[in-house]
Amino acid sequence: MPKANLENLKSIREFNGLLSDRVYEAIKAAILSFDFEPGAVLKKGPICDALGVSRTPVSDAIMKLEADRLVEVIPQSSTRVAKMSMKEIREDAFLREALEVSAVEYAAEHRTDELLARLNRNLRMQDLQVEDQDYEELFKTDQEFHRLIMGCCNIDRLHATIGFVSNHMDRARKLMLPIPGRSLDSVTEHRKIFEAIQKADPAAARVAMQQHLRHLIKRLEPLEKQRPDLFIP
Amino acid sequence: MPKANLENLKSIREFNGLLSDRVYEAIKAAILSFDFEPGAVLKKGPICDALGVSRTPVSDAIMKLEADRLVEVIPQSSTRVAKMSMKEIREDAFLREALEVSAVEYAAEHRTDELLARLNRNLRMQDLQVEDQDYEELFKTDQEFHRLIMGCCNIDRLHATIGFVSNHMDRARKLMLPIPGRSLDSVTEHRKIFEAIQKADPAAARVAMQQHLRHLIKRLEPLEKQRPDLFIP
DNA sequence: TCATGTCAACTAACATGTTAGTTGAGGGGG
DNA sequence: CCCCCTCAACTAACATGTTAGTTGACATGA
Repeated sequence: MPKANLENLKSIREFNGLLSDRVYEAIKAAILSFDFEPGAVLKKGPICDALGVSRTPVSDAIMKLEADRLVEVIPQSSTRVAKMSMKEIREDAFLREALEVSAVEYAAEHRTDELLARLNRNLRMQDLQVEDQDYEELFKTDQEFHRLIMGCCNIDRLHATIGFVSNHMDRARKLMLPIPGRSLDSVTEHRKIFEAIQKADPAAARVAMQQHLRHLIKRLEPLEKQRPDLFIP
Repeated sequence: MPKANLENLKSIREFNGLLSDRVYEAIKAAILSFDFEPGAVLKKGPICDALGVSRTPVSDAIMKLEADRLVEVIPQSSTRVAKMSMKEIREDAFLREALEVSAVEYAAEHRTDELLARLNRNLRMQDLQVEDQDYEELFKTDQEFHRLIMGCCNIDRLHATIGFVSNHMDRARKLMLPIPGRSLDSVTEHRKIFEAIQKADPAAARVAMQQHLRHLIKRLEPLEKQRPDLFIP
């Protein structure tokens, strides 16, 4: 039976801002790190006790997590951590691809020397981290690479929107173990994207980003068979 | 001073489901119809009285409207109907274009005879409505045309996601008066999209949809000068 | 006149009490 | 043995009471 390890809930003192938001961040982190397992029943009472807050901020947080599709509320009955679903992950991939491919196309058309410099620095960092087999940091540098490209679009909500539509995919990514050979391929793909941006070639940038993202979903697909317990039956 | 006409709030008895959701729908409708004007202060107390509910469902509804970017909550202070903003509208347009262009590309690749038949029927309806100058109904048929294309993608969330990212743009569209000549152009553009889907030509479908959506944003831009009172200074 | 400090009024945020829909265990009839 | 009904227990949904942060009016002094 899937379990929600309440003792692993990060203290809400680690965040600041509204209590509701801090509770939201704490629960979201627990879900994305699998401390709250897919399918686990989420009870407000114990969460209130664990965090030392009342039901209101917890209810607000759960409502936002429902919008993220990370929990499923059954009216008047119960709330569960959303099970993984390859259909949902594929939907995430479609939406993310649509948005991120448009972003990279825009970036290739409007690139600045500063963006190129930052991307170049980021890529050299990736090389180092592959060499050092520091997959934890490589993951972050990878995310930063994508964030740099989006940042160039002057669409404030772009990054947040992509995050919003990719929650199921992001959770699945956390389950993937680093495969040394693959990390190298990934950097190669990033470099292709970089070169297309550098050449101001939007069509090439589109294709490069599309291939990169489609490799990602290909790597996620085996998870359904490796961890059937986490997925919807 | 922008005003919120509470007496125009649709009775929540017109919807069904959770009270929070009904309140959400009622307020959202009021904002999108400009019964609640951009910039108007939204007070929970009067809304509770007008709808005959307590503060909880109203707070929940306002939280969702904040996620939609239709209201702005200033912590511990006040809540206002979001002012219009051409920057936001342009961001909406970027995100919607990214998603809808991907959708139509997919549709062109995976079209079925049934989709073509439905689209064709829809287009003939549009012809009739242009002829009758029934712009109210044409608006709905237009939306249905786009919905049919998205429906073909098997991405359950696609329609909801596009709606979610387009709230500011959708509100602005309500202010546009129908221009007879433009309606005809719009149907012509729709027909181009249809033809590309029929020919199973994703590249042509992309371009046709892109042009169609870029015409829309072009028509929205003058609003900022026509109605400066509704926009952010 | 204008800058600044105080304070009361107001609101969202948070806490807690109450209601009503759902669920599943147990029991009686087929 | 199985189906259906009942009902108590449980939970989310809703109502209401309380707290605390913000704001703007007003007063005070430079």
